[in-house]
Amino acid sequence: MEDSNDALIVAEKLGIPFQTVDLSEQYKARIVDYMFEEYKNGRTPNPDVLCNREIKFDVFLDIALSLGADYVATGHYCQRSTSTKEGGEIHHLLAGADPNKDQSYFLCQLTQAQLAKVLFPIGHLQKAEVRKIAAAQDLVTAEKKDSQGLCFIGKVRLPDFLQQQLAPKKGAIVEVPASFSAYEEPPTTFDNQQQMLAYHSGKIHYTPSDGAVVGEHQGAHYFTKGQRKGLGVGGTVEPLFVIATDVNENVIYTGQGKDHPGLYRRGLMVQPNDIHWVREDLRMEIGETLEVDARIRYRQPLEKATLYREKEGLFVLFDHPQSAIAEGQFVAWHSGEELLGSGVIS
RNA sequence: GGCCCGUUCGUCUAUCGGUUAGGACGCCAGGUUUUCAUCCUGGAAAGAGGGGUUCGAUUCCCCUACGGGCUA
Repeated sequence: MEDSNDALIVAEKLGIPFQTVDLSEQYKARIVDYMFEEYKNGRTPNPDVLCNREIKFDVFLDIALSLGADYVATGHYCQRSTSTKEGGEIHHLLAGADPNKDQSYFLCQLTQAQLAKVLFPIGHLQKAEVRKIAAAQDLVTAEKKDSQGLCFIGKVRLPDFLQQQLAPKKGAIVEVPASFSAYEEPPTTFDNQQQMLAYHSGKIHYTPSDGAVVGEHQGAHYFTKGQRKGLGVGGTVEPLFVIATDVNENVIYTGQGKDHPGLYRRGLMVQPNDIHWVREDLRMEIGETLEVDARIRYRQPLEKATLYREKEGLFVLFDHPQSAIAEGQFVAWHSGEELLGSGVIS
């Protein structure tokens, strides 16, 4: 409400017609329900990526176009460019000019059709410059704090939010020692590529006997890989991090220290139906490989990786092991500044 | 039943008469962050109980309670 009011004031100041639409129903159906479903299954959804794909650049975009708009402009820190290839237009989704605020990751699920109707008027600016311009224009939002948390919802305490639909369920917290046998050095040679990819992207299936019970939790579905806070287990030399959750057995597996081997994997896989190409013209055929830069979380530095398109899906193999690759999050791959595609980590 | 050892923040521990009783993990708050996380800064938080000795006891002595090691 307050945000809407600020928008109204700014629009009036700039002489722009102002109008609001209530999309809370669609948001609930497409985003909130998806969140609960994913958490219930022990996965870690990314609602804001979906919000852009499903709400801002779908439902909202359609409404704007139907009202006669030519484009939808947003304040995302990213850039669009257009080139022609074989007579057709190709839209490129590029990182924002401010490396510290680049938000292309959140738009990694957009399509060519959506990009064709979108403008990012501040993507070429630094955040500080945008604030300066806003102040010079005397806009009420010039000093307004950056928005954070879930879009349209804001900061929430996840466990509290999830308890609306996911009941607490006490279970064991198990600490797996770094010396666990499954962490031994990887084989240096593989019989074939399939075996190599399966090894690096495979998940370790833990059982409580792989470690020691060190505490009790209120529900494995409230936790995600890499998480440190909320376990309530003290007395260790180094902090405990979640290395896996098992929502069927309701067990949380943890390891001590941020360097615990259970936290790291070199590879991951995207199901065939979840492979998304912003650059449809670069779609890979089965058997092909591609060198890219990729990330698995917002604001992470890009890491060198290789894509392998196999019939089981798309494998992403990083040059260096990545910490806390969480199922349900999105992996986005780039070529330099351009975001080429993305997919849900399976 | 006798002999010896141990008992400090929620947890694991440091401090061998004078300390604001220190740290780590956990917890809480703030910061960073349009996801979940991570990360950074700060804060609250302790001497089992009772007697002594001493100018002064967490620290020395005694008793009680609770945990551990040898002895027919």
